[in-house]
Amino acid sequence: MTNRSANEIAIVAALRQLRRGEVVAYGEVARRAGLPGRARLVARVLAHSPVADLPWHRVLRADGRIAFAPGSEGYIEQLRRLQTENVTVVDGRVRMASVAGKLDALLWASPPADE
DNA sequence: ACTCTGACCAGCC
DNA sequence: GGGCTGGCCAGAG
Repeated sequence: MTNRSANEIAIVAALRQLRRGEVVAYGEVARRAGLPGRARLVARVLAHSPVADLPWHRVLRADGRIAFAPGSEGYIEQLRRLQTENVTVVDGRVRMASVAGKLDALLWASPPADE
């Protein structure tokens, strides 16, 4: 097999592990996929992966900001999806550290149906 | 083969 | 918090 497809498969697998309300950085997805340091590859996969049902909106930059340019289509869509999952987004950014704390609320809240 | 360009990141200042 | 730098690697021209 080619490295390319192997990497993509690993990344897609890691992405599919993301549950509703769980947000991670590109770099973390890469690490989970066994590809430390390949954050950019994750971005590429999200951008053009043939797999349609990837939770791309749960992936943020390392600083918790949405990767898209503020106001852009993707930005707005991602923001909307995150809010749908009860993820707090302030000024285009998610407080990664407080996400864990939010798990409590998420567990007690009545979330929309999940996969 | 080479240069540019990224839905990026960590380290430094 | 913000700006720079170097590193990363796969497409596109």
